[in-house]
Amino acid sequence: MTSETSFATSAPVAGNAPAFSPLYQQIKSLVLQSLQSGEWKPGEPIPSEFELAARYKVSQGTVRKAIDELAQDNLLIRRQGKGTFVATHAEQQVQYRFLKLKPDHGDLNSQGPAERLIIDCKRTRANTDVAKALRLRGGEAVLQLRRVLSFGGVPTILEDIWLPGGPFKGLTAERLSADQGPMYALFETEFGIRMVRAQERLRAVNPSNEEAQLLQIDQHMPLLSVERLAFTYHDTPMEWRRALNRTDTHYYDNELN
Amino acid sequence: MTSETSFATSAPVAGNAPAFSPLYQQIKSLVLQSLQSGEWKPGEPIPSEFELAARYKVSQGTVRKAIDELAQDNLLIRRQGKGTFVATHAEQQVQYRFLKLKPDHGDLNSQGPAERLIIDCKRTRANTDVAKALRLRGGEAVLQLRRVLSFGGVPTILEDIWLPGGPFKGLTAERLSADQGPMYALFETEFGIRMVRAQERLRAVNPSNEEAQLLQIDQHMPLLSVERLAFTYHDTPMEWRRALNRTDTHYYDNELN
DNA sequence: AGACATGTGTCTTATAGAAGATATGATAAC
DNA sequence: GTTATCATATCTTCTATAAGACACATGTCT
Repeated sequence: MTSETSFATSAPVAGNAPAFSPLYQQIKSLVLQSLQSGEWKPGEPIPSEFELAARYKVSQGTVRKAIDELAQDNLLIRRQGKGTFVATHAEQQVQYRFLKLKPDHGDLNSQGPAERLIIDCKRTRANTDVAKALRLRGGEAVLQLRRVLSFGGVPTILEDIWLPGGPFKGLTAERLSADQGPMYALFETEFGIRMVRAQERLRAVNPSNEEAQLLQIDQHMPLLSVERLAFTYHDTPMEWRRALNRTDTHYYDNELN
Repeated sequence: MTSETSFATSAPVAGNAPAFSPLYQQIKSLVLQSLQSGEWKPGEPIPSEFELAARYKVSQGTVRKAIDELAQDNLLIRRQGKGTFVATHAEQQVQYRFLKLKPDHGDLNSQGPAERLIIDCKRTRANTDVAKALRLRGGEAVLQLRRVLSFGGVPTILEDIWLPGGPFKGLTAERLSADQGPMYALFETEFGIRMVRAQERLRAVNPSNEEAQLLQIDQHMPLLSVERLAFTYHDTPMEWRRALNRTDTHYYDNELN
């Protein structure tokens, strides 16, 4: 193929991808669709670059560029000699990929795994704030839960979590407490929902009386409030949570570039 | 060049770059050196991909991969049709690249530019904490300054900044207040020091009496403390600062992926 | 246990056309 | 003559293909 064409003219198996964008972007969309549809499940390998190239009728290099970007976004994980795998929150060396709270001394696992205590778990109706965040109609069914994370026996994080009722039908407190690994891993295996990215808003706040009691702290200790909206594929919000963090023994770590 | 070799054997103009790493990594190092040495200055274009390829005796594609990564790290900026430019904190559409504090309503510039008020600016000797962070010997000369940033007339951020005395010789309060743009832009143009990345540690704290007065707030209002260590090329720390942020009208925005 | 084959991602080169930006020169309009 | 407009040339980065060699992982055969 020399003189004839380069891209966007003799469009390959572009399907319903956005037309007239670079070929590798179209491939990226197609791969994303396969990820979302569950054709390749978290933890599993996807077809090799040459296989995908054959499937989409493009060159291996073009597939490579598409996969590169998806790997950059932490949707895929490349392992030289082995293959390319769908990223997962489970079976991962890093336990909590979205948790940026670090202890002042040592590391998170130096005192054993975190202890999880579920305070509350109930079905309610979304208030306007939650509905807006999760793009639900006001009053729709949501799952609300509250838990405390402790490190080395010290209650450190208090979380309030809201999940849309539909996708998470069947989630109970028992199911949650039975599970060992990260919550997002359970979401993947049990409900086929993978959290892809999240947006956080941080504030310094004073806890309410109840919140202070749950964390066993003085009500005048300022806490770091982290509101998180987590998204699955295609920027669909799937979780809203608000965490209150002790920051006298821990800090929120962030890298800027 | 077909059968003979691919990389790391007949090493091109690799200079003192780490040997036996991928060629494009070596090119990346060489470009980094030119950036650090000031051969190409912030805002200026670097040579075209083909020129660099000729200079380093490698293919254009290899140069491209090196530049891609440097652009990813925000050290270079690519502009199709125009060239590749050295990133700069000055003359940039985004005024404060490292500032993640956003107002609850509107955007940062909706109420005009931030007002800067320098409270203090003095030469002192580094205490142990600051010396450790900036990798100085204890007691070395440092520049310490304190300022308040206000948005729409409301004092919102109180910053304490420590700079190593050597590289910033000649920096005065007058020089600072005379300048309009971001502080990091002045560092570039006046001292040839470009901040490349930063590490932040966030905590919720109560202000001291003095801090509360400077921000004109009640002493019981919790504040978001952001400790930032900023680095120039080669991970050399060049600034340590601690900012106290009001988070009743603003929030710290963060994206996770 | 060691040698070898095979399949994977990684790296490098070469070629070529597309697309954006900019300067130059010809031509038309005033 | 001056100015505006268009076409062209020539830079740049961007996209795409193809081919070959290297590095890593995991088998299988000896």
